[in-house]
Amino acid sequence: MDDWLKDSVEVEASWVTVDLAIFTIRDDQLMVLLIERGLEPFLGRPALPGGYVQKNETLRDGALRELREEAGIDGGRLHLEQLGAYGDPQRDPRGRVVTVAYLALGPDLPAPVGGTDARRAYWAPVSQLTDEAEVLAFDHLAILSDALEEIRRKIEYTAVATAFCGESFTLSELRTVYEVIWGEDLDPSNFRRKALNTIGFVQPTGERWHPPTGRPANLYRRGSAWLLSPPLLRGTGNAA
Amino acid sequence: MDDWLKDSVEVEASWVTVDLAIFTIRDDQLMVLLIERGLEPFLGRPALPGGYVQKNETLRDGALRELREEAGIDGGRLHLEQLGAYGDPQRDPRGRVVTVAYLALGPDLPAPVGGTDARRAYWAPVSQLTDEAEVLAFDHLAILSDALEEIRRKIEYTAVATAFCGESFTLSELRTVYEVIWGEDLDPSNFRRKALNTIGFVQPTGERWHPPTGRPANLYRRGSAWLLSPPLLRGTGNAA
DNA sequence: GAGCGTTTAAGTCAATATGACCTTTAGGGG
DNA sequence: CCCCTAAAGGTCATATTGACTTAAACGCTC
Repeated sequence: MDDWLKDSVEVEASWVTVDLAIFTIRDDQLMVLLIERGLEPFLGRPALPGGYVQKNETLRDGALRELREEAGIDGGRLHLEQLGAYGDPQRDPRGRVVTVAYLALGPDLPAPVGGTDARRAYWAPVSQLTDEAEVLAFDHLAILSDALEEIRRKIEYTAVATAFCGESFTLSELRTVYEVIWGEDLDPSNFRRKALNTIGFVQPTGERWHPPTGRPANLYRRGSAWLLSPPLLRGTGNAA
Repeated sequence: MDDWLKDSVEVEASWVTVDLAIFTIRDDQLMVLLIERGLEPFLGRPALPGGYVQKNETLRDGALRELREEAGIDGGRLHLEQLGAYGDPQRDPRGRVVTVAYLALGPDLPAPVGGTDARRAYWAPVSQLTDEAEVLAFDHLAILSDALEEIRRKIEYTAVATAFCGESFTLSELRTVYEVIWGEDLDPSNFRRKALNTIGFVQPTGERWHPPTGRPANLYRRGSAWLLSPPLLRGTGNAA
């Protein structure tokens, strides 16, 4: 960490953090996990959980650690993928902090608890955030928007929607995931046909689940395919 | 940059770089721009162009600057998007260096010239790299693989393929982009039908281009739509 | 300027997928 | 047993696809 800097006086070291956009579905609503900041800057303001990447961990490991420390969630059960890096020089008043945002999706998760530098952690319905433009700390609203867009697009052509369900699930459950995320109703019958015709998307477990009332539903688990072909295209623009 | 570190001795500052995976199509081949490193580590080895993010620039600005400095390319003419962050602690022998990879796509670009810490810059056919596993510096082969996958997927449902064409182009040109990137032939007639039926994908300029021999072709420019609906699904799995 | 090769443009058609419905099945509870 | 409910499984007109064929518009050559 020495000679390669000589001709480049404008370079300086940065702090690298990870931030997590953790989503789940609760009461037919898409929820994101927020913390109330317990430290300056933005003390008391809502923010995405996150923290500094440590010396000898990968970015992903850092994300998993923060998941555990700040949200009390075991990362093994949920889907975690990188969203991108956010490095505007003005994004953090303390100086140059580049954050790597991660997207985490899981089935109805336990009520979170606060962590080290979070006063408390809670699930916030996504619909309100974007409408009311609640003042999230840093550029976390932008990260959240990007995360949402990514999810909406990605459930079309990958099996990532299954990450919101438990180990096994009914097709109605899976359909509800799509409905909640896209904010539109889908025809149950047509959804079933598409889901079952998309090879490797879901796999019957052989077991059934008995709803409070009505005919029992077959249970499925995620199939072997990650990329869906054909994809489940949303709404009107699905003429392909 | 002070108090927030106290309880976290494992944190250290990092260097942040940007690396560029710049693609173009030349002679019906997908090419990526590589440099021969002029500095240690990996001196003399091929690598993606890139460099340190400077004090007061955004990540994107850093990418644009490196594009200019290392490859002699004006970023205004090409498509630039972030691919993701790579931060394995072992990825750089000098220490903790987190790099943010950018994907750049452009029409047949001028022969590049070497820059500051690049001995020379050249276009390398992508097909050879992956086959022969030429020893790229750092984790640049992984970045390149991710970039390729991203392109192959993204031309399905966005208009990004037009970034490989000039301001105006024929449908044959556009089809060739898909053929080169996917490595499979497409039916010209069906491709035309799909491209023209996908609203906002391409827009006729009214002008025509006269090939060396054969019927003149209509010229098109990019339409207003970025997301394609319906998408142009590749190959066999397009039953949606 | 008729014929030829070549490339773009446009049309045909059977097979398939889609979207909007409707019907049947399998429970639970009164 | 009958009714209510949710899942599962049709039906059918319409739209899209993939594989092919046909027509149009050039430059060239003779």
